[in-house]
Amino acid sequence: MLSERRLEVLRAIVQDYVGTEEPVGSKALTERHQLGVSPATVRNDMAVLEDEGYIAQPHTSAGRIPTDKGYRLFVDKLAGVKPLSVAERRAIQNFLDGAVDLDDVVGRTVRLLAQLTRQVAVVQYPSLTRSSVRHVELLSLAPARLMLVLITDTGRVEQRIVDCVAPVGETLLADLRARLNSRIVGRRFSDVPPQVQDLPESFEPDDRPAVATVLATLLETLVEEKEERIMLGGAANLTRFNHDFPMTIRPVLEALEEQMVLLKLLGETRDSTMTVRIGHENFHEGLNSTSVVAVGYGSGDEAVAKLGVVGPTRMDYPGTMGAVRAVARYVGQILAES
Amino acid sequence: MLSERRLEVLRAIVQDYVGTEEPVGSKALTERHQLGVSPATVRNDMAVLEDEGYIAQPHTSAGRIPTDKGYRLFVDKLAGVKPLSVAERRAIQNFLDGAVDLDDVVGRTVRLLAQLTRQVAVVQYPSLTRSSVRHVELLSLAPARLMLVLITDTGRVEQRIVDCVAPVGETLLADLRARLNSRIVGRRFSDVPPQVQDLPESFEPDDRPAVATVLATLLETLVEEKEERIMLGGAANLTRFNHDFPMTIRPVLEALEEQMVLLKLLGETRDSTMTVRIGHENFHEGLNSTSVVAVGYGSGDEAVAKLGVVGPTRMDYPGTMGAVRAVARYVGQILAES
DNA sequence: AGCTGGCACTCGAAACGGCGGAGTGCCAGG
DNA sequence: CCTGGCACTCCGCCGTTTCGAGTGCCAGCT
Repeated sequence: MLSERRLEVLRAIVQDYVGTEEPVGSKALTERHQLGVSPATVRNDMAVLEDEGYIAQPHTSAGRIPTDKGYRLFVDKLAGVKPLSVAERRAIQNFLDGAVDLDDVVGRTVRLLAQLTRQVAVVQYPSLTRSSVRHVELLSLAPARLMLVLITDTGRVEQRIVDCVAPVGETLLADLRARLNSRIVGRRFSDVPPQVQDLPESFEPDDRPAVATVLATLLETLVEEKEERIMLGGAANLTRFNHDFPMTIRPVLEALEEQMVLLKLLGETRDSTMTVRIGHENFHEGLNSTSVVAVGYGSGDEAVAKLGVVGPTRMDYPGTMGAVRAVARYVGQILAES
Repeated sequence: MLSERRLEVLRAIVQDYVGTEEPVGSKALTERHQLGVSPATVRNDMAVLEDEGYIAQPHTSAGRIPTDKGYRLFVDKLAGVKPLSVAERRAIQNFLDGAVDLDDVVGRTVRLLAQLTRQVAVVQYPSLTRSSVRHVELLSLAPARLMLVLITDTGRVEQRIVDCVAPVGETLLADLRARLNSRIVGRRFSDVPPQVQDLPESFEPDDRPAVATVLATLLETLVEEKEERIMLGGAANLTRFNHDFPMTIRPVLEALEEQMVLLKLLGETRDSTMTVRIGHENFHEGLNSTSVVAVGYGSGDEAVAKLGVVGPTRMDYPGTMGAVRAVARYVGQILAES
């Protein structure tokens, strides 16, 4: 176990390094923090911290920088979540309140997060699988071609073209629409399949193929995994880490363009607690010198999706965590209202 | 007027510079192209080209690089549009054919363009103002709260929440829905306002406020300019211009994040001819060393939106133009089918 | 007139080397 | 267990040198 002072030294190192972006030495530390001990003592502490793997030196006779393990300890034990100022909270609210639809909410959120944290923001659309059905609409485009529109309680709208083998009459259409809605409106997506399983049988034999086709498309839409959509913003912030990053920025940009990677980044956990993944804890090459702060958000208690930011491991964790958490809360509120 | 050979020299300079990304000198030119003259002659030609402003040297006693004016001449007079190979065309078709809805089409297009040109791709969603109405749907969410869903012939779906002062009955809702649709389905957006202007008057006085509210929201949705949505991809390609770009990449990324800038980038022209904007021809700081190749696309003869790529002025214009044009054609086809 | 070879000149890029200073590890003494 | 002192290391900075690609110009050739 590390002594109280050694922890204090680690905290000071992290703070200074985050601020200056330069390796921090023993002398500078004692000058900028009231540790109450001499540089020499700090040096000894540093040696211990280095042995334990919390800090490292880029090369002999340079200052120390925190390792991933060091940041981990800092986040877990040494730092809290820094609450936002009143002004910031107000700004968030103002900024989000003007949203007209779901796309707009997500778009504003992503810009907001990027500005607030000065990092790359990632916002996942409310997941279909955890939403429930608000309404299903069936439209006739052509005699044998329908459009299926699915509206979720989070305001998300999905549409699909349905091609039937035979023309579908208006009466059948209206009938199907009514019965579908009465069965599944308000249901969670996962509950829909059993509800509609026997639906074709309640129709005339002639109509059953069409009904079955529509149902198939509907179920397909519900489970479609690729529809875990994600919006991303603030990529320009990557360039703020100019001096050593130009090499690093490339793989990061590439990674961020892949939906799958982004989804993994936000985390598989279903709960809405905040997760911080630091450096190599992200199992993706090129993201090894970045950290991810993510949290779930939702209209109720439960998370319907996640949002977060991606930045260098050398980031202001308390501030970032505060911003991410605050934004998630407000977005949840907005969704609950609509 | 420049002699034939001088033009040939300019073409050679552009081609070499695009290939090597390094200033090209007289000796290298004669070695890599059969100009039939000696380096000394080429030097004289270069001096003339420089006087005329087509090329410049970064510093005394270095090779020459084309200026914006030089690229302009190259694009206008010296280079054609390079058609894609059969394999490439096939790849495009395969890639786009799997799209399930409009979002998917646009998403695939943007990835495709980025891969094909190895640059940043920009695709505008089919514009609302040039689309026509396929269907309008009205749903009741709460007694006095409706959802308005607007579906366009290009597959785009817009939804809005409508808050009425008084509850709206199911009968009224069905009535309004039917009358609305019968009046505006198939109409172009610009034709809608006159069609619905007198609609409230045909309802009972009690119902008119609700009808008016719905209409107001509808019209608002139609004209909403901000709804010129845009998707962007391939930002990682920016990093390919490493050696001198790290400073330049920042403002470009920033510019690309602003919808307004992107829209201007694609061009205000309403027609579907291809436009190439080179360097300073883009009136936006930070995009002064980038070029934009854009073209309209649409399901019919007329363009419903634009797409294009953004890259360094030093780009392979013939190849890029070929790719952009080909992709636009295929996207047009896909839209026409759905 | 137009092309060519020759030549002196320019100037950036890369290689070299010396210096300064921040930082370290270690040790002896409080 | 802390502290001041001390010798050592090594990165980063800076001035210098060298190297070579490229230029402009000129005199001569066709």
